[in-house]
Amino acid sequence: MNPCTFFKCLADDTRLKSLLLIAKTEEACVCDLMEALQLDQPKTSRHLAQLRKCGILLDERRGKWVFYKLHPELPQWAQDVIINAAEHNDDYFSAALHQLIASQSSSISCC
Amino acid sequence: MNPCTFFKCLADDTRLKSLLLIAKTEEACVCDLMEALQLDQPKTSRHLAQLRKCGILLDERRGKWVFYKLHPELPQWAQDVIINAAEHNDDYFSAALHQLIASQSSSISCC
DNA sequence: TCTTAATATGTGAAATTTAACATATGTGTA
DNA sequence: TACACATATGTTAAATTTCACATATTAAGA
Repeated sequence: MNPCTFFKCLADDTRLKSLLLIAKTEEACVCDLMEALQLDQPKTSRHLAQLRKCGILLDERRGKWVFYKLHPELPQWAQDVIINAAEHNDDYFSAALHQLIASQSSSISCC
Repeated sequence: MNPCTFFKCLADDTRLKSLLLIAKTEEACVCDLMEALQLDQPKTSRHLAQLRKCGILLDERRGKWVFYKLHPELPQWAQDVIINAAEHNDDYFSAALHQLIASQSSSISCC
């Protein structure tokens, strides 16, 4: 994992927020991330694809839905960067996090 | 320190290597960084200026030279990200680091 | 098999970032 | 004051990234 490539992946609001949300909740599906971040579907999907292609996220299809989680083989130092950022930037994404948690625990959620 | 702004600053080879070199050596002057990274002067200076304007680096003029170090008021989580990256990416910048250390300890160095 | 829902991707325009060259500023010294 | 050296910045073109819309793919269910 080239560190510059890694940081480029974090250097975008959509990708960074998605990543921090996933780090906090273990995993999330595309539809819940769209809802939490108020983004359209292609945009959400494309940024997640970039994180997947770089080896930062791992995807898993379950029926119609695709769930993303941190890639278990992501180098530890990179995982530490993500966890560290997630632990110390509540202001940046706590609104989206609460929305995501609400969606995930709701029976009327998409998945 | 907005985390996305912070990661954007790390998402460029010149800035990231400069930052990791400075993190490893406490401080460095512009001329030694130019030499270590084999970059021209305006490019080096402009990227350092960006890191300074974002609050990541602090500059200090000493005579003709300007030295850069990590900004002491940079949030701890951000310092941890930089230190963590510097500790686990030898392949990425060890050649430049050795060159920098050689310049800094040489009497024929620019400063 | 047809339809619908969820997700992914092709593509060109818009926005942003980086580079390259010239020039300006600040400092020490003759 | 004049000059040389180190560093900073103005400016425009090139490169890269992001967006937006259309369309493709995959899976579940009628």
